[in-house]
Amino acid sequence: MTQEINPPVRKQATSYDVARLAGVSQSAVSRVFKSGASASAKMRKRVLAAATEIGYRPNAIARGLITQRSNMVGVVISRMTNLYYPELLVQLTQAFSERGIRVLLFTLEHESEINVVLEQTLQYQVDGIVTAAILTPAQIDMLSAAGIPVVLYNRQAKHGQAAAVRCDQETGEAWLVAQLIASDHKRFAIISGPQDSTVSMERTGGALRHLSDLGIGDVTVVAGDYSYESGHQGLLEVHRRLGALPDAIIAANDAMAIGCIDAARHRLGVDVPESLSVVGFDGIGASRYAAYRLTTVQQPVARMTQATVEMLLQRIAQPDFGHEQRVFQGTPVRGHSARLS
Amino acid sequence: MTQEINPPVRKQATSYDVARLAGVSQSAVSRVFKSGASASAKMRKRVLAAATEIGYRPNAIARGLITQRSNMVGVVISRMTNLYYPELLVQLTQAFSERGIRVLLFTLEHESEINVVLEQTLQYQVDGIVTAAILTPAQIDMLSAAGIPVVLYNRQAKHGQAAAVRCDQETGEAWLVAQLIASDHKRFAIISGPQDSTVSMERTGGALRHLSDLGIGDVTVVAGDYSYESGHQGLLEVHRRLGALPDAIIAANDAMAIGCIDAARHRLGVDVPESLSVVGFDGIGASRYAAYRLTTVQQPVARMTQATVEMLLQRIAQPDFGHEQRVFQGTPVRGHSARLS
DNA sequence: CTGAAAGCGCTTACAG
DNA sequence: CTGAAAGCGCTTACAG
Repeated sequence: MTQEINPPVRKQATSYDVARLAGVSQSAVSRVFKSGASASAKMRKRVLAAATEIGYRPNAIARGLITQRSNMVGVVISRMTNLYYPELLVQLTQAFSERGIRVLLFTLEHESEINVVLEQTLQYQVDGIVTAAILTPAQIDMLSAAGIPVVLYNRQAKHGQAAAVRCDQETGEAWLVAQLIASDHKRFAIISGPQDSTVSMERTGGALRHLSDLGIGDVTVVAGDYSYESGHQGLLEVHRRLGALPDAIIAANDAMAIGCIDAARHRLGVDVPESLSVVGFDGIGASRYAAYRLTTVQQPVARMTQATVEMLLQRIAQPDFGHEQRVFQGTPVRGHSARLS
Repeated sequence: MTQEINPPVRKQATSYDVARLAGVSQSAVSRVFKSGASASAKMRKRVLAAATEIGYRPNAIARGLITQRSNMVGVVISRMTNLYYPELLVQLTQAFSERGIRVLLFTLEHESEINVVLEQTLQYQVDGIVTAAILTPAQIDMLSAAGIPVVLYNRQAKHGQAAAVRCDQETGEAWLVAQLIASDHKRFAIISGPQDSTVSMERTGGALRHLSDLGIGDVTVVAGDYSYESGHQGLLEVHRRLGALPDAIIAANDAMAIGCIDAARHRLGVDVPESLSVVGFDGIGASRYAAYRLTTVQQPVARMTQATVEMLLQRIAQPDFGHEQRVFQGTPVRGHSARLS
């Protein structure tokens, strides 16, 4: 056996090459590779044979240029979001893929970097955009002027000026608060997410509002950043500030709730849920670990991504579709991290 | 204030529109928007003013068609991989983005679906491919024939026929095994990953080989699927088969190791690490949770993604660069889930 | 430095 | 059903 030598870099075959080999016109080749087009069986056969022979693959970029439809959508997501919802990106991509749409991915270290990214998506002629980052009214106007439909994922545009799919964070928190109050919890602390997270604001704000509605106005709030470590630190901070632990901690996400539980058990030697209740939000994988069994609200990620894809495709087909908001309710998970009666 | 009405969908401005407005030729506009091109300051100023006025954005798709360089790379990743290494995709995308390259994302439910996906990447004229899924020799030949460089991430091509970046799974396992044996562990069981995972094969095979080298030939192996649940089930299965627990469990990844620990503690009432040692592999976030503090080997994901990006860009610039293999050593993490002396 | 022109690889009216 | 031709929005020799 001799060592195989790599063939030299070949140029990709074009429809002209196929046409020449098959002895037909280039337009005929184009038609054979277009789904609903008219071509006789004989023609089709000859063209396909020639195409296979020289390994022809239609150039999607050239097609996009002439049809004014790239069949690509831009997906904008922050590092954090992929970290805590890794299913989101995969499910979005799968769902688009099943409909012949490719995903051009843009990741953000911080949501505020989105301006540059938006320009880039437009240069690449995406047919639409899904963003799991907040858009300013100016940015929404810009996309609207460019005629690019957008769907916000778990974000809200001012005055509902953009289509959005989201989870009802506030109702989720209301459920958590109601459970805790019904089970006789009196003193509460909250560990919030990052300052620039609208989701955290909705959750924290919702929890505070519902606590207040139920007669509890004095709530300690410490700032976290969604990470396990910040949940851990957050509990210690609450402990320092109060000189004692409250009855319940409401963390703005599961990762911080888990950090809290570990800090209570392994740092302060406090039993969860006997002496301290901890609740989270999200329903991430680790929330189901036997060590935690978190009391939380699970986001219906699968349904939300499905809705996102549908809404975006609808708007690509029909740009004046309007700014529908689809709000999903999370699933309450009773769990074992809170002392519920 | 009157209700603002969305402007009608406008067509994007082209370089011809800018040229007309600025009173220059279309080629001049093109040159102004190309980095190293010659244009007088006066021309540049006039063109940029006109461009700004009508909101001109160069069409990257058209540019790609003429330059034969799309500035897009295909990234192929399985659901599992993004689930356990969510940083990978984000870091890859960031690193490419810093170099002006966009990522066209393709996700796989199972690695075997890759054939279709490869065709799609080629239709979209990607300049190169990063794949965290195994490629057959035929697939590698196909890409090579198409002149598309590829870098395998944590996968190996037969006979090193493709450039690859990977973590030395075997040496990592050797360290884990050596630690356990040195600390007097005698009876071992292994929980493997999915059958089709080459990474799992390398880890499990490596562990078995090193155990055997150190005189331990009788090792129970049960099959998992990388999930927490399968680690949990795996331990119970080992317990059933042996009628008792071994001294140590070697899990093919951290998620399963964590499942094991929880099964031991919360299901069998067995102390980890006092009565049972459990080791994993990966160094995922949860491996550092205070409840687990896993003994594991951490993959240097950041360095690996950096290397992947560099290698791919090198091969895009110089297609005959050769099939370099870059093998990184994981970082041993002593942790507290194994009884080490 | 600047402009006219060709061409990247397709799709799609328009005739025949 | 089929082919010749125009054109999508760019880049880039080639003259001037």
